Amino acid sequence: MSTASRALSRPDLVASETRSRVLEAVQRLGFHVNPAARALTSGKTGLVAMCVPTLSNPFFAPIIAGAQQAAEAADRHLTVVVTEGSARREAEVLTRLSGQVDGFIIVAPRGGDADLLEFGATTPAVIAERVVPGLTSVIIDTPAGLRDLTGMLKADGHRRVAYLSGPEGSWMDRLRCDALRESLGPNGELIVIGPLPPTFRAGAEAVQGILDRRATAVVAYNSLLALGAVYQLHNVGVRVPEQISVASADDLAALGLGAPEITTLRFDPAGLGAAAMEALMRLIDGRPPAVPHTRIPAALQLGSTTGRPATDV
Amino acid sequence: MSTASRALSRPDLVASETRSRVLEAVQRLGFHVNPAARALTSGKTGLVAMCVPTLSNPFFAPIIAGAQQAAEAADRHLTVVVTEGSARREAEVLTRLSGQVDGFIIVAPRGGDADLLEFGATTPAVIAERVVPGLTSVIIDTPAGLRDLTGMLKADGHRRVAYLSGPEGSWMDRLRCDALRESLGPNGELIVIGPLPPTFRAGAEAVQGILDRRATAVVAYNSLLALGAVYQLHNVGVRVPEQISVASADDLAALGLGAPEITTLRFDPAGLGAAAMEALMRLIDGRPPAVPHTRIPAALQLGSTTGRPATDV
DNA sequence: TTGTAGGCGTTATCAC
DNA sequence: GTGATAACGCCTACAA
Repeated sequence: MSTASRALSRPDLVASETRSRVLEAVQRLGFHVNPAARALTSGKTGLVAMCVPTLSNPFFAPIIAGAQQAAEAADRHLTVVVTEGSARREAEVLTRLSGQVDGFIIVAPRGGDADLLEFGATTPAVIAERVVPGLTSVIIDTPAGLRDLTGMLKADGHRRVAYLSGPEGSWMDRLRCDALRESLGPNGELIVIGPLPPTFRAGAEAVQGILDRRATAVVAYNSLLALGAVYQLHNVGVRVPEQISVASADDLAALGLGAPEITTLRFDPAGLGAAAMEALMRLIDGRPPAVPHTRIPAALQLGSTTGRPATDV
Repeated sequence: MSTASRALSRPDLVASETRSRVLEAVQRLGFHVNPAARALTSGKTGLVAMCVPTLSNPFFAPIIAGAQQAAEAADRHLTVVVTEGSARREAEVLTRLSGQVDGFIIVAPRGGDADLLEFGATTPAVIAERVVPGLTSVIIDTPAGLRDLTGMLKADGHRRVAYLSGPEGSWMDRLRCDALRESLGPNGELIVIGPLPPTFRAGAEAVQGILDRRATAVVAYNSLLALGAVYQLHNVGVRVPEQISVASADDLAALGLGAPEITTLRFDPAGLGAAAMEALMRLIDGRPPAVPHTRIPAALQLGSTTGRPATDV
């Protein structure tokens, strides 16, 4: 019966008395709308996909959680797909799923701008942690945060700064690197070590290079790298921050990586996920996004691993 | 046309020449079957859900990856749902999604046996990292691995062993704890510290209790806890393994948590995911599972953090 | 082996 | 404000 359908999908179009009778019956019978049938007529599946490069880096966990929550608040379901950081698999996944989902949030995509642009032209898509001209995007403004960090390091007298760079192919990693180099200025020197997997072990192993290159400060792509570096510095008898300062861009707060308190950028990754989802839902509904490129602020949070270098080495 | 439909869904029922003509046309037109329409008639969505407590613990990442791969090999799609370790949310998610997916893999569920059993009676479901009598389950046999570990610790002369237990409500955590206590025997003593969040920080903070209770060996729920403990022991001047041995049950290999090489259990989490998916697909197809309760072996892997205690403290 | 017809559960369109 | 009816795209008898 069509009235029942209306009572559920467009409650405003039916008399309140009828509506309540329908709802009562729905309760009593334990009725659930069939999403497949709804998708068939409406063309909308109520499904939204989020593509992430990996789940091994817990950085993405709160982003997913934020998006999932926003999706459910809008009575949609978020499905997570992992591309394993491969551009090929990313492309496969996008084509495989397009048509099954109403839209995509593509986090830190590895594909080229042109491919993404072409894809976004046919399917509602929001890019996260990367900017692609012509597509809606949401990023955490870690580059700005890193400029603040560099300012502090410079004020503390650091001039040789090592950057433990992130995974290969990361667009954001390049942006961070550029921000560091630029804000370090002509009197500073940025020593890039990497690309590195964002792991504790890689951070520990990078220490040798840091010492060899006589850096007095280290900025790591994420807290695991930073923690590994702090651990290994400790091991080889280098005191932090007296001899070397360590800071991190991505903050993996969920891992409880806080002892020692590493100087880091603090931001709201769940907010990223939620903002991306909101933008995507506007796209799906045919409304223009409120802001084409959203930036989530990243604030410098001082820890106990940075300070004025005691020696010039 | 029905021939086209057959050529795609039951290729064996159509003449090979016709079939290839259809496939050619499919290619040329870029045709994709509409999964919603297919779901409407067949009752199967091609969607399978995996419920995990959290994504912040990277332990689940390779499990998901393994299941996702197995799903795609069978031309199905895996959707991941996060319950945030809440039994209430777990129940919500299961009911919300049942009917939208063909089946569930519920990883480390928090709900009661009775609830799960009831749910499994109406929907194909496989349990992972927990055993529920009457349901198909797949677990990693860390308890057996821990018994091996205890054997080694005892042989090394350890008698007071601290267990840094895992997140509250974890069924597997209880099982591990029991295995440790039992295999430690009447001459040993198991000191349980926790429940603890599976984080670096919690591991570091647990060190005080370990020292207070005069344990000579520590077994941690996962490598992050173990690493935090090693770090803090180091900090307070306790040498590992000379004074205290440290080992871990869950191995977070993906985090590159390997420096120092912590003694740990090595297993194949992707295999867990794949095995669960295969069992689930049998269930969905109405075939009985090959084995009702699958156990993935966990092998003791010696690192540099365990050894004979130099002092009896 | 292939074509035809009916129905899956929902929504939109149209009369009432 | 409400009830009928025709799609939506696919699958599955059944008939040819």
